[in-house]
Amino acid sequence: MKDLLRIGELARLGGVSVKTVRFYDEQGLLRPEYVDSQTGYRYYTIDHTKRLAAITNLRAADFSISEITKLLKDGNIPDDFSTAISSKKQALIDQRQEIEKKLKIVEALAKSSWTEKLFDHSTIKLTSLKPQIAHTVRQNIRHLGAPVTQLFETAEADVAAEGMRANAAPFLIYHEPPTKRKNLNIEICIPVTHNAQSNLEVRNIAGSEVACAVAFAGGYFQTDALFLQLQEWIDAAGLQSAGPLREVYHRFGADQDDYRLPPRMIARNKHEFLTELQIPFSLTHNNMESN
Amino acid sequence: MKDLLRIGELARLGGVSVKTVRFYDEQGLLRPEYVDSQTGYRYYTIDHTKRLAAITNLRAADFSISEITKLLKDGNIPDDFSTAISSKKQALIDQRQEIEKKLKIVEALAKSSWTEKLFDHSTIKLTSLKPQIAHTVRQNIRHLGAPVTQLFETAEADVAAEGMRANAAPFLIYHEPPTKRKNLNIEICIPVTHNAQSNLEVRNIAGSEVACAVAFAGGYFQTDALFLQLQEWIDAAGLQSAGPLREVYHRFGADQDDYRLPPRMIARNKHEFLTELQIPFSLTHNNMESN
DNA sequence: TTGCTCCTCACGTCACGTGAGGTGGC
DNA sequence: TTGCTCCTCACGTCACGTGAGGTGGC
Repeated sequence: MKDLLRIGELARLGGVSVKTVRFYDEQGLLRPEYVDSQTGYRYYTIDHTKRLAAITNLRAADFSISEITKLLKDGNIPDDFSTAISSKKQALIDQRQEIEKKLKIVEALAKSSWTEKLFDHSTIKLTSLKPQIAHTVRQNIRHLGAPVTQLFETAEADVAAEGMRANAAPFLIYHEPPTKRKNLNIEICIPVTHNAQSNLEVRNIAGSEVACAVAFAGGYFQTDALFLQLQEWIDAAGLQSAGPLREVYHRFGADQDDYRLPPRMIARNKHEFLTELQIPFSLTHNNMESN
Repeated sequence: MKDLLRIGELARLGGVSVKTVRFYDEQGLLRPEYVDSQTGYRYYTIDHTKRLAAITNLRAADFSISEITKLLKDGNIPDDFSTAISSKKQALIDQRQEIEKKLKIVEALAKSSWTEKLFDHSTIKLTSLKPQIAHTVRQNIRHLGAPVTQLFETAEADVAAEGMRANAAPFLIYHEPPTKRKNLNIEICIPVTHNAQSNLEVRNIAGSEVACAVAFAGGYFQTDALFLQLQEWIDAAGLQSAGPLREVYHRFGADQDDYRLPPRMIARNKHEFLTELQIPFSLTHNNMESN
């Protein structure tokens, strides 16, 4: 006696919907034993429940349909199964990390006394910075102003000479709190495109999460107060600041045309300056995570 | 002097792509200050960076476009903002829970000595059971077999009389390990549709994660060995069993026609029996999670 | 003038769910 | 015969990314 199951019975045994079983057929993952050419009805054997279970197990472990198709192709365990498993595990750990990042941000948003800064007419922005390559010069300077300008002038000229200017804003890293204003250790950074041939001194700047004071217009006299506010906000939001402060110059006074800067970076006067402040923060905090 | 930004500049300042800014325009979230009717070029003010920052902050906290549209509608903080925040936080915690479930399953799959059971011709299936309502009768019985059949007969008849039979397989809960086979405390369960009017004794059976031995055909003499294997697998996979074993009767011998069972549940002989074994397991284990 | 920016379609993503409209099977 | 099951389209999901093919701006 042949004991074939109809699609609804198979679906019920497998704990999935009929639509899902049809979809797996369409994808070639789970072909019926027999299809009635008159009615189009799909018929399955009881052994199909095992194949379906293999599929749902892999789906429950977050494998995609195309991954499962590859894994189940020749009916036995492929050599790279354990590779697939461990990279899937890593992908899930990464996803969890992403969610924990979002949770941190939700919690930061929840601090209602600061909500308007993040939300209403937001002046504070949380974002992830990608790692980038930059030509940097680190130095002790007596005070802000002219010495910084001087360093940038030289550095821009050097980068321009090599034709390596990346299409991104230059910035300044304060390796000591800028509120000191005197005897500072700073690093000026000009993003560059990668070029192995060049002798220009270049370093990798790691990516990170940062809290930013969104670009403000006008002179630099405002930065101290803004940095303080930003730091205050970070503390109140329950985040841990991690790493030196940065000042990003989206639009600034450039003295010479031959830096070949894109025009949008060039301010003709102080009122056109456009500056952003950033403080890196970390997502890992007090409680340890395993794995 | 009007200082309008083009879309690319705004995008760069906001740390998003040009496509994203266009998308937010299309969604009505971030309308340009001015659109050139000749060229279609969008122009923005610097203040648009703040609105954009508000949007990216909310996106970073996993709010959807439509949620953000509502939250930002009237330009100030809506009353239900903190409600929105806390339900979003809960949603993220739930998502994390889902991912941790998947991680557990990946780790179970990784136990290669057992892989073929989950994967190759899978006889073991991991799945989530939804909570359900069932008419149940719990009793001490001397031994399996006739007393169980008797209880089911009565219960099926009672459920049929009330017209409450749900379209799902009946099952047996072993409140003690079935391997004892004598003096057992069991509960028979007939899934029912909800009906507040009826006097039929009914209870909620909580949902849970279960490991299943996929439906096997034939007599019940096989169950002991299968339960042992399943339990052994659960241990090897590093899962914690949690809760009493279950035996689900997808197809079984029903003596009377007036139970009004769907025909697919009825076996005409022992070889048509179709039975599934389930052991609940828990996802929370040794290491504690905060929140 | 060249190259960069900007424009508007149109389509793809992922694993199904949700109908619509119709037929088969007991 | 009724009601349940099954069938095949066709479309929606979510927040964009990826071209194609063409034009504007310095």
